Amino acid sequence: MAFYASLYCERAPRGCPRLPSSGTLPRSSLQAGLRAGYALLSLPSIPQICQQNQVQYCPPMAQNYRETLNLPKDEHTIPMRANLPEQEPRWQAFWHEQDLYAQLLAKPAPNGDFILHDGPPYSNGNIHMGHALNKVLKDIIVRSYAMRGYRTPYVPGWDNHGMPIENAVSQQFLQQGKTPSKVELRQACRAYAQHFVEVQRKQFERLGLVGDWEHPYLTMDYAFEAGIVRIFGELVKRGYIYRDLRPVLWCPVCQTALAEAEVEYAPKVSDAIYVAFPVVRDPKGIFANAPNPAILIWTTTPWTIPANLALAVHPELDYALVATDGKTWVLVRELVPATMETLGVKEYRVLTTVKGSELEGVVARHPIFERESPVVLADYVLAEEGTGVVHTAPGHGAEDFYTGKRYGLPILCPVDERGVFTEEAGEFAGLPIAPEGNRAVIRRLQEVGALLHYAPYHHNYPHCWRCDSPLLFRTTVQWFMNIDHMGHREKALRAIEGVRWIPEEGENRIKAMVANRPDWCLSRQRAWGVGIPAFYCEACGEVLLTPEIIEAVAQKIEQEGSDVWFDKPADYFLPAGTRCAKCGASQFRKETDVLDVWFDSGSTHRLVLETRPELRWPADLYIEGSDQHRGWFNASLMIAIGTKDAAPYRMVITHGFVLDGEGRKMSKSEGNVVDPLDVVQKMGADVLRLWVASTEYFEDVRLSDEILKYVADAYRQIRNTLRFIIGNLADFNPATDAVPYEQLHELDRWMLARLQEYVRYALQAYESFEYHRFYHETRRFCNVELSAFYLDVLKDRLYASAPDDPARRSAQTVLLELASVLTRLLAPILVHTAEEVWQRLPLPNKPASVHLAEFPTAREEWLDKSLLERWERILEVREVVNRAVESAKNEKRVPNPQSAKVVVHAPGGLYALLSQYPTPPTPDNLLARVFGVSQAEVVPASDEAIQVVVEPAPGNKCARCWLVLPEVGTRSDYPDLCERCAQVVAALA
RNA sequence: GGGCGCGUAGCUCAGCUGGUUAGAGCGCACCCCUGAUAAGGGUGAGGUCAUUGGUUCGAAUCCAAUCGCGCCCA
Repeated sequence: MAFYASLYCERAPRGCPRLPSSGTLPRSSLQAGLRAGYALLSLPSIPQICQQNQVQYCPPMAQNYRETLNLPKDEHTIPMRANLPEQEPRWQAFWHEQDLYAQLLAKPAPNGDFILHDGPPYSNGNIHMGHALNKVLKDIIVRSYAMRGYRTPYVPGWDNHGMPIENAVSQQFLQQGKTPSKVELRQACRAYAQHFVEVQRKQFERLGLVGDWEHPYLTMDYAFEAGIVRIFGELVKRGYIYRDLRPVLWCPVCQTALAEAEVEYAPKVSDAIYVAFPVVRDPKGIFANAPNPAILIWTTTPWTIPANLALAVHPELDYALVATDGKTWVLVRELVPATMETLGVKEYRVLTTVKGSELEGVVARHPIFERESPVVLADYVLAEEGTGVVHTAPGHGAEDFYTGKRYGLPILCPVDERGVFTEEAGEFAGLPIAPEGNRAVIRRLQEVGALLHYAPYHHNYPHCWRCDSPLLFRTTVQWFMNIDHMGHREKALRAIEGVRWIPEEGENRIKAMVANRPDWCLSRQRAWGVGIPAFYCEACGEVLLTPEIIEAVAQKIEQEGSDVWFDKPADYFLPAGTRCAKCGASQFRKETDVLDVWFDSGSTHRLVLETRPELRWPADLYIEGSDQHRGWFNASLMIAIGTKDAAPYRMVITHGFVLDGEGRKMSKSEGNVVDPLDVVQKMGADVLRLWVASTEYFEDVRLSDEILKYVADAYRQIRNTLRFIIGNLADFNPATDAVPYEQLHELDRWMLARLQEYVRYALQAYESFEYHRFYHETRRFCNVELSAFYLDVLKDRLYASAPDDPARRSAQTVLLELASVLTRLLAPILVHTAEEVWQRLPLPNKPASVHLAEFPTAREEWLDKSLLERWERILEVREVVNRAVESAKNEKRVPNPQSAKVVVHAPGGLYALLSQYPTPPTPDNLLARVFGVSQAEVVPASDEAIQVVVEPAPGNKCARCWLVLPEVGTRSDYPDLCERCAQVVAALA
């Protein structure tokens, strides 16, 4: 690298004033030559290259002066290449050593506590981008609140119980050919969950998240499990808990009821059949003139026919009596033509039509069993598919169940937990419902002549999210929380209104969900969870469920873990002498169902916020994905209202989902997944965090390699800006060198004013959680205002002035302020880079870590309005000058801005402004420095339009500062320098 | 199928309660620099504001429908 640099020095074309333009060596060929020579290590000398290209060779002459300049010090600033994948863990170790989290809590917090309650991720598998988005947002919030003077304890947690882990562990046992006991299975689940807590903890910490990672909360902690039982006990005490039959989606493979969230809809091919139910009773005489009447149904689940107990029609729809071939079929009128075509019936006649409500009271006969099937009314019946008559099996469908209840029908569910027909299914007993059951039913229907048509049917059907098996509805006894108990639902709705929802639409969403949600089915027929602490009398089956007994169970669990519930017999928990209240028997068995895991995570606000001394109830903020309106936000609210009559959060933010570059869902099969661990390993956590900050996350966010590339560019530009600033502070000691505000250079005071505007904007963006606004403004500020203007203009003052020249110290004073402000504002996002910069800043009395510092505030006294207005106009002139220089460049009138002089013809008001600035042909010409040219003059314009004339700057190029000035060559002691440089060099000598 | 929401340049985002030729930064193209150098500067080209229809003197902005996408629910 040094070799490369020395070549540049030797070449020194800038050292040749007035290189004839006709002989200018094409830069590209020179560079190519250098590059090629560098690569081959057999390099022609610079004079040779010049000769080959017929260019005048200028011997080196400038390198002597280079040493007299105050160039940015590489060794004093941060490296250009961040090497984040390697460096970030070092900073994390640095924070760990000084226990940054403890210090964060210990520092003064004038604004009081800010409690962000962490929604627990599920402890299985590696983290994915959704986790990363969620946790980084939380981290930015926590850190920014800390820097805004709040005390911000953050306790991360994990959700441990539940079916996914149980399934994974069961699979492992299966592969080993083992059949574990319930306790063995649970112990393996606990170990599995613990393993992934460790895995995810490391992965989260690698993202640079600050928090109490040493002491996270786990829903499988004994104390937590006991707490869950106690909260259940509180609900029992308040009368919320009951038991009832209920149709539930059931997975015959996992042998469990599934929560709504555990169901996935996927395409399936079913057996669709048309079946005729012969009418046996006709109290209203509707079929008086119709021979052999039968009601037609259509279903895609033939196995539910044995459970048929009714036929549902819509009261408002018109039903046709269709005569064909000596029979009469009843179906909805609209579907007659389509159905007849499907059934292959060409000759038919519509005898009459009746309203569905007319048909109530008609009774049909089950086509297979000696059983009646009455016509019932239901408004969910549609005339879109089938026959407009819904085959109703109350044991096998939610709607059917409630219709059955309304009509007082029995709940017949002749299918066991494995999906096999029971004795109640008569001739079908012992058959699995699919495919054997379906086939048997279809065959039987055909034999009895009730089957009119059969065809495969493609549709979306609910499947188990774990094992992908098609689900069925079974009616079983479940535990419930009554959502309407004691005005609970209304209380919840009122509480929602008292919460601040961001974005606001979230309020509608959760309100709709709370308003419409059914009672909470709390039971799960699983092993890996907290057992429902209920007992049943062995003699009479009576339920034993009292707060006192629940507390007794909780105490055992607190000491021994929730395994004890599965390990020990009922009398281990029951006080001696416990007797059944109904029959007086003393033998009990335990409930085998466990609690829904949403009950676990819905309890965290009680079991974490209320138990940790550093936290408090309720939380100030929950922030999770928008799917949690139905999930965690909802479950937490139910338990909070049920036990404390208030919402567990004051504010709820929702973020969107991470989609790919095209706005589609990320999925392994699509190959469009971006893995956070990959990104961290290849680009660094700070780049990933910057991406998070760059997104408008209240909606779905997009991520792709392309997007990451752009974010990495943004990172580099911000980093380079800071690198340049710090490099120029190498010899700056604010204690002795800082310049008071009143004595600052005008341009520097302008910069301070702009900085205050920027700070104000940035703080506002942080306050409203709109980090993308901060990101964009910061990027713009660094690129446009700093890099492209202020820092560029500053170079002459910084490099060429004497080191302690007040003008240079003035610039450095502002540079330090810039770095200090930018670094602190960036700290919550670029946690590692900000620290790297912070450690290099020559700030007096700075905290040991940037993360212990406070945000800057916008200093009104530096916000000089008139200065801002004035410079806004000067910058407009600068744009005109830039365009003029550009076209001069293109017309070969001037090779580059540095060899140019501009004459600005300014109209009246503008002239008055610009002419306040003296424009001597020296380095002191502020307008020339601002315009980026060697010399500049301002003259009154003859008309109202501004005009800029560009010409070659008269004079010679100063070998030190490279400005082309007339005075260069006038001094005999320094014939190649301008007056300013000559003085500086002389002083150094 | 229902509910909620989104759709502005290649990318990320502005565009308030409807009002001059729709903005920014990045990226891209071309040029300059080689004393921020796997950096830096300048100029420029990019948009039928998803589509269609309506309200209005006037709509990216209001209304409706359609398409696409996401979440939730069936």
